[in-house]
Amino acid sequence: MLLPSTSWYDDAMKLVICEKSIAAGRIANILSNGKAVLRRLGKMPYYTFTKAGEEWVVLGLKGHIVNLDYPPEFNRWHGISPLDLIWIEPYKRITNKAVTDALKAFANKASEVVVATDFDREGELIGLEAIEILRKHNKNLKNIKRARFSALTKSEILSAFSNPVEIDYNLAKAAETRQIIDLVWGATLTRFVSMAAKQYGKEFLSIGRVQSPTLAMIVDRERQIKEFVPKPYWQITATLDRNGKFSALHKKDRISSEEEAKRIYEKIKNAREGIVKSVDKTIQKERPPCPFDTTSFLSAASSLLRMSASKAMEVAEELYMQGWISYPRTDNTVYPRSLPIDKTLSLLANSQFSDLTKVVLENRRKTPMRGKKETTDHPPIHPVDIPPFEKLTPEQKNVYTLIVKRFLATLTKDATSETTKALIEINEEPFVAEGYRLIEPTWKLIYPVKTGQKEIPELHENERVDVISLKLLRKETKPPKRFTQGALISQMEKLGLGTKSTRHEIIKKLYSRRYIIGSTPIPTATAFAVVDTIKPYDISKPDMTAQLEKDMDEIAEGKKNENSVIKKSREMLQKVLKSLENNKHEIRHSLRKALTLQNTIGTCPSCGKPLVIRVSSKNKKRFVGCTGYPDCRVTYPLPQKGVITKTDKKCEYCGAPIIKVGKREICINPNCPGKKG
DNA sequence: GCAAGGTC
Repeated sequence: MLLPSTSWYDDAMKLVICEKSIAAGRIANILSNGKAVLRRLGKMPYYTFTKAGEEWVVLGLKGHIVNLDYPPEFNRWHGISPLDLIWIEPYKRITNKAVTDALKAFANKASEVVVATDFDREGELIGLEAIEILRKHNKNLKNIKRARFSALTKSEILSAFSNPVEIDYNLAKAAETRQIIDLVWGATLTRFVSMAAKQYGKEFLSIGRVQSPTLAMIVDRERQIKEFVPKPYWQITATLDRNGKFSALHKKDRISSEEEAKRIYEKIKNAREGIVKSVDKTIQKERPPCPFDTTSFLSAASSLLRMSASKAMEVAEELYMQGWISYPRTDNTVYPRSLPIDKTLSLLANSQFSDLTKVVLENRRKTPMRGKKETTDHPPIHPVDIPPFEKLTPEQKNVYTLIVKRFLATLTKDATSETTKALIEINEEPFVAEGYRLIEPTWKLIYPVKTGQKEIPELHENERVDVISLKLLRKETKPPKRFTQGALISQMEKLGLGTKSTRHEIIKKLYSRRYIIGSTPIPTATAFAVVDTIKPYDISKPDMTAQLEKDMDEIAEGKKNENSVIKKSREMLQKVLKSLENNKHEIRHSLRKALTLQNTIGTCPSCGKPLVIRVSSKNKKRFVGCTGYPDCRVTYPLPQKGVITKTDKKCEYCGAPIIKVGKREICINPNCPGKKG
């Protein structure tokens, strides 16, 4: 391996291994008192400095270096029974060659290695992965230490490096156990359902410890919506006037009996005026939102920017890589003391956000808002620098602006508002008018919030009001709402499903399996069938993750042996799989039926049989074919990209079905007379 | 072509 022409590393040096480059930079800076120099070894950046006559190298990894996989001979899905696959031992495959090469290059120079990866299960394993690669290239490597810190602050880092500990093999084993169990369950059940449904290649179906309970949540909700029986209820509303129009609602609000509603309405319908019986005003403080952690950020991007979770995360990653926002993967909702809030505010004061920053400076709260979750590894997501706005994509602008607004809002005093509740009698029937007025908007001038409440005119007791109109309205109770992507991510967090770094990817995975469609995910027929298939088993429930967490903790504490945990898990899986195999025919039938339903996009204009989306076995391209094949040979080509959904519409020119590709509606017939001219 | 977890 070629190294720069300097000679500092010819002598023994200390090698520090970090989980990511941002940590490497910060640690190098702290250890060297700001004297560390950034260099490159091939593609890999690293930091170097001299301290007390010793040479140091601080290397940032890129997460895991190896991945668990089955040996290549087990990659064939056919011919290997999922039941046998359970007992095949996975092996570790190197997935990051650049990192491996860098470790190899430093292996022989290192007289001492300090593992300084994140202080958690995965971090311990990542550190061990690096050590195993170093050992492979330097058999004499003995001096290995672990610096354990829970925040990238000067005091934490310095104390961690002056009081190093041993690598916690149990903690790493816990992470490894999770990997094995996830792969063994995921791979075998994924292969089972895919083969049962005869869905191969790009079209495979999948099952996993996190994705399946998440999908089950979506399916359960959809079922509640479908099975929901709306109940009628009645409301009586009044439009009134007293120096301005306003509306009031009969105090009973939802009246379930039509008779009663009519009786009340009959009593008042000819009234010309009402009388104000009481006016109650309350002044309340409204707190600004808490600092952004990953979950609340994705939630806000979903509801305020209508952005998908994975898109929002992707954009945040870009902004972070450019140095404009802090690390976007965090569970922390409390700003650490060390955060230079004033400095950031003065940066923002000289930017296009000067007006908003002024609101903060004039209404600054004593201490910033803080959320319930406090961790010390990363701060909440906040702006760290001002980007050149003209160079940002519209999405980057929106996400950056959202993060700035949230940051500013968390530093601003509570807003003050007044709600008014007026009781008005119309022919002795009580009506309630509610009003809402912002007194001091403070952070509400900065951060976008939805408010449906209206102002009403000033009212006084015993005052008369004119009745403009009275209405008896028949309404119906509404089914529960679908999960938005933001709501889904929050719910996953609540149930302990996935992590801050993976939840958005799990949702993306459900889309690419065609389990869900639409920006607010709607489960497809296949999703229903797959969830029904696994419903009786633990893999469909969040409890499996909870149990796994418990086992991991016990392995980490040395109370449980990893091999016995894995063995037990495999035995459980074997029972599940045997039971599934026993029902294979029914499972195949229900999955095939669902897939056909899902793939049906209309009826054949030639023979009237259903037209379905198929994938060509020759070139793997998707097309529309008639289910009357081989008697009917009608086919249509399809665009190979974009989500296809059916519309139930027929082309007015040729009678072929109209489909939606993305958001565009087109007739599937390329020779349609409507397309000429 | 399988999972979920790190990070780019």
